[in-house]
Amino acid sequence: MPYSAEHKSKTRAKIVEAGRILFNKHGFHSVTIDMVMAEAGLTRGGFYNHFENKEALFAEAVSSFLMGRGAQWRDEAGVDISNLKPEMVLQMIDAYLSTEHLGDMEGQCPMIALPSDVARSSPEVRDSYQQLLTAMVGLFETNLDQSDSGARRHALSLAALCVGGMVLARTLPDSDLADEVRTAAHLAAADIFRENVNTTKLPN
Amino acid sequence: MPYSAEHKSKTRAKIVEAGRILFNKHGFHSVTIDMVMAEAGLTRGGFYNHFENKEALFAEAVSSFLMGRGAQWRDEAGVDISNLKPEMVLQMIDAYLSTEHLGDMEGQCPMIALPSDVARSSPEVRDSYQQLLTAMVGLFETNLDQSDSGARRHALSLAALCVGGMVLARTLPDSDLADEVRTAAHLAAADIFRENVNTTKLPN
DNA sequence: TGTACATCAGTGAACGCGCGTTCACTGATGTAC
DNA sequence: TGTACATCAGTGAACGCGCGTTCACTGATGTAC
Repeated sequence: MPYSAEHKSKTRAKIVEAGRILFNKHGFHSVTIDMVMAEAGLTRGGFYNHFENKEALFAEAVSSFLMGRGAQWRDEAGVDISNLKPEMVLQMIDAYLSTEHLGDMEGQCPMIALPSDVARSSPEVRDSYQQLLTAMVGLFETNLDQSDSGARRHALSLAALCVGGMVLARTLPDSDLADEVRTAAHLAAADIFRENVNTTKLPN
Repeated sequence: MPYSAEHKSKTRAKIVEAGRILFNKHGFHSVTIDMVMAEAGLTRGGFYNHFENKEALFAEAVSSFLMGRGAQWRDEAGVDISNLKPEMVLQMIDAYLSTEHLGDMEGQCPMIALPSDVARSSPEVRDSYQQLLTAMVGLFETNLDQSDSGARRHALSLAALCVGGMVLARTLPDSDLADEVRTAAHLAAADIFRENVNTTKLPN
């Protein structure tokens, strides 16, 4: 068989990464197959060797975020149940609602960049989006007070605040107002987290 | 001059209303001028008698929400500073985060239906979106405790929770999870409101 | 009151362009001998 | 070791379609006389 075993999967990964960046920046409809393939250093026709259609790439591009920065956040906050780091979760909230994240059009979380694009896409794309939310909520929930039955609901509220605050900030043309929203959501999220953090897991 | 004075403005209003409904349901890119004009009972060519281009209609369609259900909410909650009704604000939060609002693809708030579409549109469209947020925040803020300097920040957080909770619920394919997010955001918003409502304005 | 006229909202065909997708072909690569 | 071959990733031209926008034309309506 010609080409090494991983040659195709590496090319595919390059296409996914190009798609993730371009979709994040320009949205689903404004990105063309040409743009994606050019960004990946390839030409148009080869796209269909790797994906059934444009929406299939979209689904992979969205979920690929979990393998990149998402994994980084997850690692920092601690996936290992035996080694939770609640203070890192607060740092993750800081990072998510930061001015840096707001300005990072390429690296931003797709939940912020693409909500209405995804809402009108295929079930596969929406599943990818849900994977991101589930990861975020799981990360929050694990570090909230499990003895309080409200841990899950607080985790979901935190996610709504993080995503909602950033979606609004991204959309508002008045950057002062955008910062106000972002900051208010940040304070509210920090309040909810501190009131419900599993204090037994906090460092001394 | 042929045609009565308000003939043209009525036709224009029909086009805006058709646009609002169709954009809400299908998003900016999937709606065609043909669809809008047909929905308004007209034919394609006449569109440019009323609007410079498709995006100009988009801007008007988004802001037109304020004149419809938005105005209704505002009236119910009380715009008149001398006659505030904080309990109506809680009812507005209820309505905004309700399962009915989630299912109302035509009548829903454009802040939920179109965030990423708007974020990548013209400044005029983004201004329209900002008008909706400003109205919502103003309505909340007026009814929070003004002696607390945090009234504005709590109002902004409430907006982030309302919009964020609904945007997520709209996007998630698992309707159980969507309801969980919506309910959690609702509880968190109610908490924030109750803790910061201007009690002097509550009815006895 | 009735009629000719001017205006302009509305019509629908046509234009131009771009994009998703297909397809016949190329050529780089690993394998068989 | 070297060579012919088979495979299939990649190429780029072409197809087909749809949509935003334009434009010459129509006809409904209010006005002037």
